[in-house]
Amino acid sequence: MSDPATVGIGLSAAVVAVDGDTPQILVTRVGDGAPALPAGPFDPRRHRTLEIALRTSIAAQTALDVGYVEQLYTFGDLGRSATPDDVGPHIVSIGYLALTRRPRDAAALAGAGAAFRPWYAFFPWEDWRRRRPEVLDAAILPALGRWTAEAPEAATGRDLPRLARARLCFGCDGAPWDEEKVLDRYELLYEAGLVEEAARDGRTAAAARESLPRLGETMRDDHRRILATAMGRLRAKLKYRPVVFELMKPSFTLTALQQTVEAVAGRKLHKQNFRRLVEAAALVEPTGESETATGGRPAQLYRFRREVIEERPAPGLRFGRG
Amino acid sequence: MSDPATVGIGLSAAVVAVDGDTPQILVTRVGDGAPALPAGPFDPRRHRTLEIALRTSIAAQTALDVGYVEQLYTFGDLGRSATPDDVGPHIVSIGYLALTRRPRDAAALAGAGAAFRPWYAFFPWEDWRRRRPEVLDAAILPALGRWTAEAPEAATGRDLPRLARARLCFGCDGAPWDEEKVLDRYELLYEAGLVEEAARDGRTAAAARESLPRLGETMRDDHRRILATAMGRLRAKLKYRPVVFELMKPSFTLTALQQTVEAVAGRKLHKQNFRRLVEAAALVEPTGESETATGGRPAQLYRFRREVIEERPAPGLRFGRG
DNA sequence: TCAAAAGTGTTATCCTTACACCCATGT
DNA sequence: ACATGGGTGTAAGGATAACACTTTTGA
Repeated sequence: MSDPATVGIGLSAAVVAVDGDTPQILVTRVGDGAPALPAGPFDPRRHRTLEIALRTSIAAQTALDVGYVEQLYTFGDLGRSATPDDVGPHIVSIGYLALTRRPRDAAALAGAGAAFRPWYAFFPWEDWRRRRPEVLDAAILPALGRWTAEAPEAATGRDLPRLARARLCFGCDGAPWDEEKVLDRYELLYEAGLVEEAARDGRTAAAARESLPRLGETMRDDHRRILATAMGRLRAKLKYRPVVFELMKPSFTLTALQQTVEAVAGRKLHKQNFRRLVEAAALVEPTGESETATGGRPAQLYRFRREVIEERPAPGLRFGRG
Repeated sequence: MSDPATVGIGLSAAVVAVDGDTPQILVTRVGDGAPALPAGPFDPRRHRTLEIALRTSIAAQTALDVGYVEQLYTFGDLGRSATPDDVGPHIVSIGYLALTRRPRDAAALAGAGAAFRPWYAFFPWEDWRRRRPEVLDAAILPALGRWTAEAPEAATGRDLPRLARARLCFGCDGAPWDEEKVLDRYELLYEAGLVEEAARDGRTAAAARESLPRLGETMRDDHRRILATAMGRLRAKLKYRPVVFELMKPSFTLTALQQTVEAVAGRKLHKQNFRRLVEAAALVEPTGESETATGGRPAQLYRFRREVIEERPAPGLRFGRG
């Protein structure tokens, strides 16, 4: 560390794909230690922009070319890094969301030491498709209850008492579940010391103290925080930008489209309303082909109408409640 | 520049206040060269987090304590900086949005070399409150017309032909004006070489070539881009978070509240609908007091109901068209 | 013929938009 | 009295949420 106000830049990407009904996240260092997002340093002398550096870095680590890329957030407090602060320069970490189609063969990925993992393995409480996740009532809410009881009136960082925050984030008594608040929920669990990452930051690992089951798989450094940011942003973006199609094959059935949206959103949608929505938005057009189904009547195949981007300002699948 | 992958971090803030019906932006170096946003370097050894460093930096430069602070975006391509790249380390610039109440006396600010300036001085085409801004038909649309004609089919960065982008951004023939697309519009003008900043980046200043009037006042470095990002984000956020109240005095009339929203959004709203909206959202409560008006019937005074934050998940002024 | 999945039609409800009108004060 | 801005009621239209039902294939 020579220049006083000089830092290293770390670029990390949450690369998302969907396989059938499971959303997947690209991780490196399979098997060896905690999974990590593909990440690399930014060297301004080698790459003109942050995004170019990121794409290069992903390609090098995972042999994968991603399409859609979006910047999420820049994290400066690397108290959350596993690496102690006094070794090497301080690192500022920029998180990205990237979308890609599921690659046909996993072999190339595996060769590069990468793999796709279901994202709900890291966030089991975020999947409400089949039923309300058991881990909520079995572990999270009781533990949060104890945490709020410890200091009922104490205002935490955001100027809200613990109980109110827990209610809003996890939708207890009356408050609705908001699938976009992925980051808020993770941060709350972090502050309550209920995720393993919190222990690295000097917090007592309440999880160990109370011998709770581990809440979701852990990731290296602050990567699970970046993934949470990515999930929340993607869930929000689905509703006002046609980003789902980055995750679909060129032609697809409406059911497959719905399944993909549901996989990402973490909840079921009403079939008829979904179809009407897609039609009304004129987001797709039939290819004429149809798919001899996996059992049942064959389904029409559709493709994304790229023209909508030119026609309407903010096309997305604005699904609401049902 | 010693360590290969090491950069400097620049923190810049768009500090917004509203005075009556004019939204204001805090600038430093009044009079001496182009106005600039308050900005400073991030030194991880002096400040634990980016946000703390930013607040300290603003306070030092402008003698102002800001309330609400939100990170906007991290820009890495400082081809847009006025400083040549080979002097000192490469700079990565993190932009922030900050909201504050208009300070009672401008003297303290002036002493620190800072001042509030109306933000529409930098973006005259963004104010649709009185009428459609003249600069659109007088200068922008004709110039953009020539630019699209130069290469009608050429896909620009975002894979859309120039004409389609111009239509969507500036709402020509049929497309509606979207007040949130502030950044998209600025970037389009930049690419078309119609704002002075573009000349620094090696682009021919079409503005000079065509002897157009200057399109809005210029700022130092990429600060106008950060301001554009801030304006767009704030306009969007008004609709789903109760952020306006950060700009209001503790008690205010409903008309003053509407005026503030209109000032930020850059367009007029329907009075009755606005009031019903505020009431339905239960965002405010009467103080009991009333203001002996500036002519006309005295108006009830209201205050922000902080409790809504605990009650409902995403309270904001979800105004639509009118 | 039956299960499984595709696909359609219709209605009740809420929210948005827009209109037109009345009230209280200072000059 | 009248101009000025504050404040309200109510109806038309569209979007959303929910219902039940028909069609086409493979086993």
